[in-house]
Amino acid sequence: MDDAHEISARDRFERLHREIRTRICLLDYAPGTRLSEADLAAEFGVSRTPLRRVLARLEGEGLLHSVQGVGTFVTDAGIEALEQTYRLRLELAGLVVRLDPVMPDAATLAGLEALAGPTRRLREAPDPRAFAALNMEFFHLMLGLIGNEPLREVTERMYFQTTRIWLKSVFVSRIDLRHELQIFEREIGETLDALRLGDVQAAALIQRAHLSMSFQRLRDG
Amino acid sequence: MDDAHEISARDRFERLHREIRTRICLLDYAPGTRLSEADLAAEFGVSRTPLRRVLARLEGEGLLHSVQGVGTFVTDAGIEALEQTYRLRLELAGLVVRLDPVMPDAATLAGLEALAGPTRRLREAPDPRAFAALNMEFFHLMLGLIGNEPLREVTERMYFQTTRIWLKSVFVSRIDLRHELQIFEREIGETLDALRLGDVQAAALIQRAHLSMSFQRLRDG
DNA sequence: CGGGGTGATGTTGTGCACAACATCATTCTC
DNA sequence: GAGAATGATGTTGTGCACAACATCACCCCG
Repeated sequence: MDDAHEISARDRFERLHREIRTRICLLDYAPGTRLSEADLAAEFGVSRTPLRRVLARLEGEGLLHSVQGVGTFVTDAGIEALEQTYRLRLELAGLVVRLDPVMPDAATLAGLEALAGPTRRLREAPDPRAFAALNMEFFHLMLGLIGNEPLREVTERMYFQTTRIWLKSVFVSRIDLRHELQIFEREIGETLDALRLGDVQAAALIQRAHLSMSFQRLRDG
Repeated sequence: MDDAHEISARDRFERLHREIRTRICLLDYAPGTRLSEADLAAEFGVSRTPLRRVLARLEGEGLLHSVQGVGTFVTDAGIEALEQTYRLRLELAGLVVRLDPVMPDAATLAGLEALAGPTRRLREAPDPRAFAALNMEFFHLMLGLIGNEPLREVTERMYFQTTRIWLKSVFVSRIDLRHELQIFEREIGETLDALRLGDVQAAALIQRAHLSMSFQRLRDG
């Protein structure tokens, strides 16, 4: 009971869960990739048993799929399934304002401002993975605007379902990374403008618009 | 490879998952109940290992909560958390029409008609658990109207989160069962009328209205 | 008589060995 | 030479023994 150095089983679980989920979202494990339970367990210094619990959770979240005797694979999504999820995400973004919108605190605004710099710098030396990381950080800051907890959970879930597929198109250069960075930088700026005015509704509308357009570019690209 | 008598590991998992989830929803395992991994494993004739996978999934769905050294408990929800989920459910019900509403097939209509009889009969000898079962069957038939798959998943998830809490109030007689049966019977009838006309929107609106009113009764009761 | 320590007991968490299963290369047969 | 049987290999799934942990009753000490 000295301090936080002691880690419980739950903490270990959360840590592994977040780590692997992040890798999936950042395309370190791209859709279709086969994961090895034994390798992952060895890497994290645990046995297969607790690791399998993490994988089971990720399977429940729709990010993995295990088949006995074959392997566990990162799920993929066709354009039709992707469109369904995108359409739902659009509607969910509209619900943010109807259900307990939250005024951003100073830390959130500071976090958004802190995002602008690295994004601009990234345009000089575009890197898909760094872009993915910034995108994810931006999204998680925006999650703070959602006061309705179930809606927040669902929104996050849908984000992880779709964004990695979208990012795949950026990685494969079907979508121009420089262009996306330019748009992303503008999205951050517009969102900041809205939030500085305390206009959460405007921020939500901006996010909706960018979400819609990003899917259009994915479709056309 | 003879026929369907051979059950795969996945089938076993699905079966256990559905069975336990149903028990939770029907309040065989009421909120706060402690489940014994050993007992459940013994009952289903498997070891703790595959059972724990099922429990992990249910924990991911927000229905269970495990604490090392203490036990795994069926989750409960306060009135505030419940209201948040109900408000989200209301909005989701409104999205059904915006996102791929599906015309009910003959089997669905037949299923709804088949529900009317038992419901009316139940009013003569009210039984909370039988009511819960009919309610669940009704809901699953209505899920068929949702063409957007992610929306269907989320809607189902939110149903399992809230309905069991609502049913708890019926079990404890904080809500009058006879009255609820009367209302439920009317809801089925109204829904059938709308669906026979092919008016999915009307059916969705009816469901929204009843959802809203049921929460009001829970709040006031 | 009160309070803290301490062990018994029961729970979930972990590690490991093996079973079930799928896949692929090899070999045997025709 | 072609195709089917078969074994080797690697994967996830299962069972079991034990560790880690929380709780509570009990006892010892003051």
